[in-house]
Amino acid sequence: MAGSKGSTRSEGDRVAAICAALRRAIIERALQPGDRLPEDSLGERFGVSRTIARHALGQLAAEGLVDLRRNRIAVVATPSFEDARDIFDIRLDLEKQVVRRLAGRLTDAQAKQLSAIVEAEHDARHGSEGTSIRLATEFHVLLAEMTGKPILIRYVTEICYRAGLSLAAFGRPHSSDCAVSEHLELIEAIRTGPAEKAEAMMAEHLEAVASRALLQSSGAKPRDLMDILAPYAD
Amino acid sequence: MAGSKGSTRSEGDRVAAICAALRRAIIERALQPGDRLPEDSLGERFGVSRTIARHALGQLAAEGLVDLRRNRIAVVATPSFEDARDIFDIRLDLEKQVVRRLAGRLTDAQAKQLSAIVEAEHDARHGSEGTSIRLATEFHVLLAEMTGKPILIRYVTEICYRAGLSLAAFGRPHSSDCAVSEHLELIEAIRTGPAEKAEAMMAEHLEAVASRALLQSSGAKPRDLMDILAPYAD
DNA sequence: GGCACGCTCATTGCATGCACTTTTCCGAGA
DNA sequence: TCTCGGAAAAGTGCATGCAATGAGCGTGCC
Repeated sequence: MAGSKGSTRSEGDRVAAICAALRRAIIERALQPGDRLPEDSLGERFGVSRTIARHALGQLAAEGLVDLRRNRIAVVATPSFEDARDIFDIRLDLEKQVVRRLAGRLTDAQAKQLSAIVEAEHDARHGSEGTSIRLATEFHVLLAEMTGKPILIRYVTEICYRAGLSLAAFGRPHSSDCAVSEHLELIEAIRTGPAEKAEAMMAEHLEAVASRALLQSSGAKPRDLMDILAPYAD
Repeated sequence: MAGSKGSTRSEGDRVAAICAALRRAIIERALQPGDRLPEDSLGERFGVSRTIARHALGQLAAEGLVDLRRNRIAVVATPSFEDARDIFDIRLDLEKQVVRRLAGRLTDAQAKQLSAIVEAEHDARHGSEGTSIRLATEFHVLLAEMTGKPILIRYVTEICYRAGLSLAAFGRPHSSDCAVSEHLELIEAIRTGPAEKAEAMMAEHLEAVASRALLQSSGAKPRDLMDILAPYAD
């Protein structure tokens, strides 16, 4: 890497594919904290051997999305409350840096790309919750990508996914409406405003997201991994 | 996990051992950017099969220390100049957060621990350069560990190693003397001073480290992997 | 009825083997 | 001497097999 690979380096391609699928399943809450991820089932579902599935799990574990314990079935990570707070604190610092670099430099094309996502978020308000969470995450990731700095992109992406997982562990349903309007304001602030203003707005936004998610719910019901992953296995 | 694993999660133990050994070899500049890391040799040196060595390389690639390309021998990553700048920018943000959390809260025992490292740095000034770089890194990692926040620790550690690798790629020899005195001032500022002061000092220190390392050198000479790793293979 | 023990099955840990890709090296031709 | 080609060597990609560990469950004892 040294900053050359996007998300999961090259590493074969199938490993990356599985990682991407699982990441998405997690961020969309199709997979929830604590859900089991046996190597066999994963391999079967994605048409690869355990070897590959295992590698993918290793990567995801390194990203903090999966919990790996010796001789135990891998499970989707269950961030503690403290973890969640720490993650948001780090995310705040990193995204502030993103905004700082972008403030006043956003091209029209870029603003349009961002708006497109927000529009999709708007449309998804009453659709599946998973979709709207994914879109919200994609907004932040796209913002990071616009800095053109591979390493910053990598860290922001990772921390955003972890934040998404944390919200799944503690958050109440998710308030897409707030996200939409806040994201719109954010675009505007980054495009026009001075860096300090934009930075402050990002801080406000992330604080709002974090504090909206204080309470928890999560009624565990039996779900089948193979079914859950069906739509993700290409 | 979600922040529970120290450096490399559990993941077997031998994988972690190899990762640790390689990380250390890299930070001490025994392994330099571009050096080849064939799975066979690694496995042989550490007494495991390629499978394990491969896993370790995957982890290190995820940390940005190793470059992995399909069907090619793994090599120690060679961060670009832009990578190096980005890494230091991120490091700055993260370490500022560390200092912010620690300022005015340092126990005497902790201050002593830190001082012990600085003292070791002092002693190593005229010893091997590798040792003094490693100690300098350990100082920052220990600082992060004192926050007690696993996720912050993980990111700071990773970025410190990447910064070390970047310095190896571009830095001139390394000025241990500056590091020693700056680290001492840092301890004092964190122990007594207000958060802002300590934060500013950390910023100053890291900027100094980064700018001291602008020029590059690195005369490549043929070196043997098996020999290099001998002292790291336990 | 409840609890503890032990057995069986599910699942991981790891090495090995084979196919495929890349690199290297050597010789033929210009 | 330099270049081009091709074959052997080195190395990775991946699946599979076997051993070992842990989980689940039924049985027997209290």
